[in-house]
Amino acid sequence: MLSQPGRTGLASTSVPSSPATFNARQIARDTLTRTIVDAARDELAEHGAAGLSLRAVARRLGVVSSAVYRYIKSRDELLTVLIIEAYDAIGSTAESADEAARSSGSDGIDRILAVARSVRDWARSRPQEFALVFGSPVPGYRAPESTVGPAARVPMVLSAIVTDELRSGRLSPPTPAVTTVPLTTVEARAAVIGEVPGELTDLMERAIVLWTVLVGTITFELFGHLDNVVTDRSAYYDAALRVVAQAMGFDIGEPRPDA
Amino acid sequence: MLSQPGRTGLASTSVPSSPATFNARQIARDTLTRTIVDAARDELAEHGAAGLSLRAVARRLGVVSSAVYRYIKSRDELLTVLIIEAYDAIGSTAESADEAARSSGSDGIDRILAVARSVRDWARSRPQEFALVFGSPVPGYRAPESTVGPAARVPMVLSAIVTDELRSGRLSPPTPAVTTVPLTTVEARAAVIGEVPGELTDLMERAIVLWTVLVGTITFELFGHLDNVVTDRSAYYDAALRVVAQAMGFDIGEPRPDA
DNA sequence: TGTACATCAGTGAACGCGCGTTCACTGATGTAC
DNA sequence: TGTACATCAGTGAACGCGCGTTCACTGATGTAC
Repeated sequence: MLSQPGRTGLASTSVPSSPATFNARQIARDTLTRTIVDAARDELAEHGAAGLSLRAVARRLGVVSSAVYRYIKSRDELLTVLIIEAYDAIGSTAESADEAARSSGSDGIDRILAVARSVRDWARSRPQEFALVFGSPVPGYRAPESTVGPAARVPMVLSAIVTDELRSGRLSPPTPAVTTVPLTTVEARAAVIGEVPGELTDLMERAIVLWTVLVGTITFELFGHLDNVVTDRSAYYDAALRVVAQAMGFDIGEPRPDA
Repeated sequence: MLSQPGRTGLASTSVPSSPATFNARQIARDTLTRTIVDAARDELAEHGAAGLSLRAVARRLGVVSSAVYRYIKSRDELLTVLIIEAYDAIGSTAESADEAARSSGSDGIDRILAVARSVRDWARSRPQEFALVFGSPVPGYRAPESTVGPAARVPMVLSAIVTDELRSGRLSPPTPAVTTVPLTTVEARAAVIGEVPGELTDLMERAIVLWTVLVGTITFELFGHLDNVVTDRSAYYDAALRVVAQAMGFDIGEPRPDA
């Protein structure tokens, strides 16, 4: 169900003319397509998703506006590429953070905090890209199926952490349960633990709350909803995640005394 | 610090020419300003915040585009009015829901669910208005100070519920605490309980998580991030709020057996 | 009660700007012989 | 190794559209006498 991480499908746009031959024009094509997408990302960073225009991208590259149509079918296609690449960038950031945490012996709450902090850091360094995927949908744009896989990468990392904790018997949510019937799709539960989806009831819903708080808190911070309310955003972010982790049955330890 | 709920400041734009006299032109002005704002809200509902244009509003009213400038200084002013009115609409919905819940004898989790459901219902009926205030900031637009008060209305309702539970001694968050130092502004804490801000440490942070989950879950639902994941959105929404309420020390009771 | 006048709502044209997309073209460049 | 040709990258003009905002105007309407 979930597509592979990594490549964005950019290259697959072009038809390989003769597979074994090496092809200078094709290489130029691919390189320039990349250049255009990178320029578009810069435009996005400066003017936001709603203000992204093909003409501005062309201008930035010192090229006439119609020239970019050699490489990009339409504005919508460009948006799709940017969305997929943003999801993939967030996803691989989170995956690396978790790997680093695991290989330094962390588990449980420490893995969660490592992943969550890496996503927040990414979001703060690229707020418009974060807003592109988690903010208001771009009007008139409908995300295609191909965004589903990349969008699932961070949730999958969180799932893996939950699964590992479950397997080592360290996880049992507080009682009473918030739900006794599953409120999620069988596909979603299967993606977490294929064999025993029944066991996830209640914990699965709590895990989605974790994901919601991770994204929601970053969104609140970036969009100004914590202004005049929260002083130390890094410490608050950790605290917010601890609240939900605790509610999932994680041992959250004692809070750091300093921010 | 927080301004009064209610009036939006629309009328205050106009200078009362002679206070005691009644003034037909002024009445016409106010009425037509309202008509324009209402038409703008309809435009917003159809095309989203980024697509909101004064010319489209004028067209909708069958009037030449320059005519609306008699009533509205600029597109930004119109946006500000719409934002304030959206916050106020959400706020008064939540306040009414809480009043109704209280007067039917509810407390604790039932009040929280009543308020939260009312906000979700509002958001589902007016998704673009919800996105206007909780989605990506409109590019090039900076929200003025006057939005702060209306934006705080729902959080204030939630605060009141927390305060009431605290006063009756029913609330003590799980241990360990997620923070031992306050991560919020003194103003924010004072707005919740003026006299004993120290006592709020840990609970205050958990309360902001409640607000984040309330808004974040609605946002996820409206923006499509629950597609292919959550089946029963109403039941999941309740469950998500129960997770955080439980983490605040509320007695959440048993989950409803049916969705 | 009637009339003159000041106010001001709405018009229409314009300015200067931006957008996505198409299309016939020219000239460089890679490829096949 | 040299040349002819097909490919195709990038140009420039254009189409048709939309936007926010300004400004001189005209004619209706409320007000003051």
